[in-house]
Amino acid sequence: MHSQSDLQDGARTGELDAPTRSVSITEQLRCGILAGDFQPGERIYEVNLSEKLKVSRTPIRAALQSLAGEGLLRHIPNRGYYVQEFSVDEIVQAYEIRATLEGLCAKRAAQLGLNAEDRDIIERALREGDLLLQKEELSADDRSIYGEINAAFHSAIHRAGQSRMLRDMLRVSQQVAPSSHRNVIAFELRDVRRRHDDHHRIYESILYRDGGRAELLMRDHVETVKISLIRSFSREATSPDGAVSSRTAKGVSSREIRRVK
Amino acid sequence: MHSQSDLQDGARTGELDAPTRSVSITEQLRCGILAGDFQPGERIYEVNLSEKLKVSRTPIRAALQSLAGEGLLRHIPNRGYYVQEFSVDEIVQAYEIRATLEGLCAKRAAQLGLNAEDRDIIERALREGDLLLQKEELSADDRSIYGEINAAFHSAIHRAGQSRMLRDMLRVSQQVAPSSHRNVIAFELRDVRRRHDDHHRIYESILYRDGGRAELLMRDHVETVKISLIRSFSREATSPDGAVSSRTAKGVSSREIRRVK
DNA sequence: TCAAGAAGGAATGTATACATTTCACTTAAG
DNA sequence: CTTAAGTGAAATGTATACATTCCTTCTTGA
Repeated sequence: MHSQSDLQDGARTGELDAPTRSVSITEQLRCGILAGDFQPGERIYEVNLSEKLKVSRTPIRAALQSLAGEGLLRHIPNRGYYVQEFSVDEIVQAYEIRATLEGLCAKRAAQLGLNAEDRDIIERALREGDLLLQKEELSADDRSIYGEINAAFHSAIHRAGQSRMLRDMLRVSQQVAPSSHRNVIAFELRDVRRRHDDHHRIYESILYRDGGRAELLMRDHVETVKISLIRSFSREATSPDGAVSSRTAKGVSSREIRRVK
Repeated sequence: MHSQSDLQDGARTGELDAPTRSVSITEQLRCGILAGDFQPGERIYEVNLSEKLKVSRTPIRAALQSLAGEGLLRHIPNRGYYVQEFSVDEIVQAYEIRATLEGLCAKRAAQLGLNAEDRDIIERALREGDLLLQKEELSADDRSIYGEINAAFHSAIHRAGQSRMLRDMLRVSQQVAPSSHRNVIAFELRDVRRRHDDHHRIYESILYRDGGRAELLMRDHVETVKISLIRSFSREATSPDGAVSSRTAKGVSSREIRRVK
């Protein structure tokens, strides 16, 4: 994908095209937070960041305010910004919300129909997933790749829903700290296979323009992820040496008490 | 000019306790936008506002960024802030989204149960609504009052859902410019009665802890508002002299072309 | 020893000056 | 007359200085 149609500036700097420092830093920080560069509940100091990123506090503040609006940060008026913490319960809630919204989005996609581009993307995601999941076992890389495939499938349907508000909310519901994508790819193979099969059926129902079925299937699909997540949490609680995502465990478990306020 | 030393914040305006100018102005502007003080699509100039509100551009910018995050304003990097426009289709979408979210919220409320306070509020809303809707006809004041009653009912359930993310999203879905509350109270009496009866049944299902029924009823309840809204829009399109909400008509009709872009 | 209060530093909130971009208008060329 | 480029004002983006708040720590008194 080449740079868009017209850009006069940005090419000069040689870096990625950023309209302003504020949005550039916003994107940078969002990636960092979602990647887990910051601890949940960690305070973010403006001066600290401004020195590290070599810009003044003004664009830093703008970025922090934006991210607070997205729910990634928490702002307390005279006390600064903190990385939003999510309790186990809140993560489960986020999945419930996402399930209903994804269901609605799939329904709309079915009613509105898919354009050629999204159809291609989805079919490719389905084919590549079929291929990948033939393996007896999945390596960490394989899981990461399937994570991309999964994201591509859902993103295409998000686009197909053709609703700005819906897309914004879906984004927020998926931005629940370091737990979101990293966890989804850490489940048992038969669960992954089952969910990939869900994708097939969802796509089918959308093709047939069956909005009701698409909604039902999609909602249940995401609810299934929620259930798996709960299972994984309870496993983690019983056997604390789980090789999977010690970082995630640290992020969400038993931090409710240490809340800022 | 050392105006900061001369007067402390709030002393001059005598307003309620505001932690900072930024949040005070944010609330002020939000009210103004929802009240229709600004035209949809209207550009908002920082200097203009800063002169009018007698503060520097800094807190103004902070407020505008916050409101953009809430979806009330639209920000284009070097081109300023604009009051978000909502096409008829987008307003309908917002109601679809709200319907699913309210449904989920009602389900959670049923599962979690109501506390005494919210139960009281809801029962009072039901009683007062019963009383008000016995009238043969509703005056503008009556409709405004029922708007309050309706808001109280839904707010209580929003609280009962006990989910920060859900509440945030419900707020966003209801902030679709001047169209939201003003319209709801402008429908035919029998529709209002029907929807008030919905409230009774929803409350009942929540009391019985029937989450599935609560969700179904609540979702359909809001969908009904959506349908009424669509009806009112098409009436408006055919007979342009509708006494009801000329302001609303101006806000949403045939402005899709004049998008900022 | 403990508690309450004062003082200091450090962080955020605000104001303002400066830099950059945008947009409209003018002007000149075709 | 139309179109294109250039110029200027005005608006937004950024940097920085100052004001206010908060928090820690030290002191002082009981």
